[in-house]
Amino acid sequence: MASQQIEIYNTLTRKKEKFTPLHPPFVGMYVCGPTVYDDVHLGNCRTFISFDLIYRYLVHVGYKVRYVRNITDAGHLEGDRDEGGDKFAKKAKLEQVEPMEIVQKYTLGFRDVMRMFNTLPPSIEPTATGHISEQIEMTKEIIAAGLAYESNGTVYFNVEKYSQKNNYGTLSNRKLEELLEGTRELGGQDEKKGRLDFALWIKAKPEHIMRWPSPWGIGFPGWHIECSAMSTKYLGKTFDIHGGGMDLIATHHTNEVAQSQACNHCEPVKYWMHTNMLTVNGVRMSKSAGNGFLPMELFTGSHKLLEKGYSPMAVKFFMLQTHYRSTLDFSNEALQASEKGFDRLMNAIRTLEKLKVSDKSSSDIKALHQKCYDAMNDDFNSPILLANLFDGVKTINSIHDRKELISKEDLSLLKKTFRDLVFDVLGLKEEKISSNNDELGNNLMALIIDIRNEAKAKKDFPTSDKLRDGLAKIKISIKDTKEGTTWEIEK
RNA sequence: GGUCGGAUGGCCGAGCGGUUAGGCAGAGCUCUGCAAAAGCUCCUACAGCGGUUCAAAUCCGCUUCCGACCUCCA
Repeated sequence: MASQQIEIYNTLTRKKEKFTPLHPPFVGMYVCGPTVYDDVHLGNCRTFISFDLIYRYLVHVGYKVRYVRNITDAGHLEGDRDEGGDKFAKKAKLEQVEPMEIVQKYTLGFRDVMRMFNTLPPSIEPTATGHISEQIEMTKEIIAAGLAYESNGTVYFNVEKYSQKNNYGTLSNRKLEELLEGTRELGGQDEKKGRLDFALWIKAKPEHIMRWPSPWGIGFPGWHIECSAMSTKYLGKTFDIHGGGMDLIATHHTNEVAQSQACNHCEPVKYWMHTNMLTVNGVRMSKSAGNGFLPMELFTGSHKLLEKGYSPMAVKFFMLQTHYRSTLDFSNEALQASEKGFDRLMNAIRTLEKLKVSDKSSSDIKALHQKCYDAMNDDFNSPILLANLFDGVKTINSIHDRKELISKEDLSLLKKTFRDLVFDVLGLKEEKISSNNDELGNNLMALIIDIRNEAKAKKDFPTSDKLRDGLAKIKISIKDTKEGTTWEIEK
């Protein structure tokens, strides 16, 4: 059973609710994954890093979580309302390869990036193309329920009919009439009956490469149905948490709820969670706006708006310093601040391992521990958690400087708190190398430090400074501490 | 136009009625051959105007800006 009472902000009710899983200790969580027709940009990564934090914390407090995150590798059209070309086919044509080569390339690229960000892989990572039959079955059931109709080889969901007995706009908090106002009039030759109707199954045009047989002819699934089909298959008709970016609320998730409800006759999701957008100069980072940063551009500093590169952990730390439901604005200054803050945190953790114990403690470690968990229990508030951890950093450094004391018992609690929360929950990791298994390197460094210390003893500072400056040029930094000289490689 | 969310110190960002958020930057001091790291101290803000309250960054109203969604996007 879980050791903490968590509160989650539910998009459905627009307030924080106590988290009570349907079938404790099990938790089912579905997150809308990437559409793999292009490189993931940083905004996408933010969402997955946020849900990684949520996943890690749920597991950490004792839940048995099945985390499902799909890979959308079919069915995505670039035009509005089920028109326009297939994104995969378009990209494949552009790169002169098979659509599935596109899928493979960007799926692997996506996983590489997520690994660099030190996120855990989901329990299941299902693909749309691997679940065509499930999507067809679901579409058949919705037709049988009288809430979808076939029109010239394409199947549409009947929103207006669905709305007679269900509330279609619950997630976006909008009424049907308001939604209708935003849509254009249907043309005379339109296959759709209602302006809000969306496709469950789409008839393939002759040039369309990704195609499958169905009761309605050769075609491919609509975008929304894959999530309904796969979440139902792996998590059941009703499951605990469904997540994704806020931009998915109005269309994708609204349609998902409708489809699942129509097919399974129950509310599909107990807690809907949505992450906010990453912005650049106050404007949302998106593919269409062309202001997206690729993770690799960020790591190497090759993007024109960047002054330098930032490591994956510095970027992740930057994201974790903001709550997942707030927008986060991207800038060099903010990134640099995060880079230094992250270094300070990691340095303190190294110091923590060297701390000496006393008979009693001069600060309340148990209270610190509790404040950290309180922060996470309050809708996964990682910025507050980090603020508390930085209070701990101050304590650690003070103890190291002999200005504060810590008991043996408190020291082990402090170590556990930092290890658990920084590494297991926040998913941060050490990037610098201070000593390694490279015997040659270690011996060379020991020799250099020895020569430098001899020079220092003889007050031959030009020599000692030459050694330190020379090492700095090859990214090795030297620090003279009370315990002796240490070195580390800047990564 | 409709719906929703914001405006916090030099920068980033918490906060949801009474407490120092935190990080970064800046200034001074301690330590150090000098650095670096670390510690201490300082800088202490809540878009504007009204209102409610013993008490408001926090609640209510109005105003001004900004953004998101309504069209593919995490």
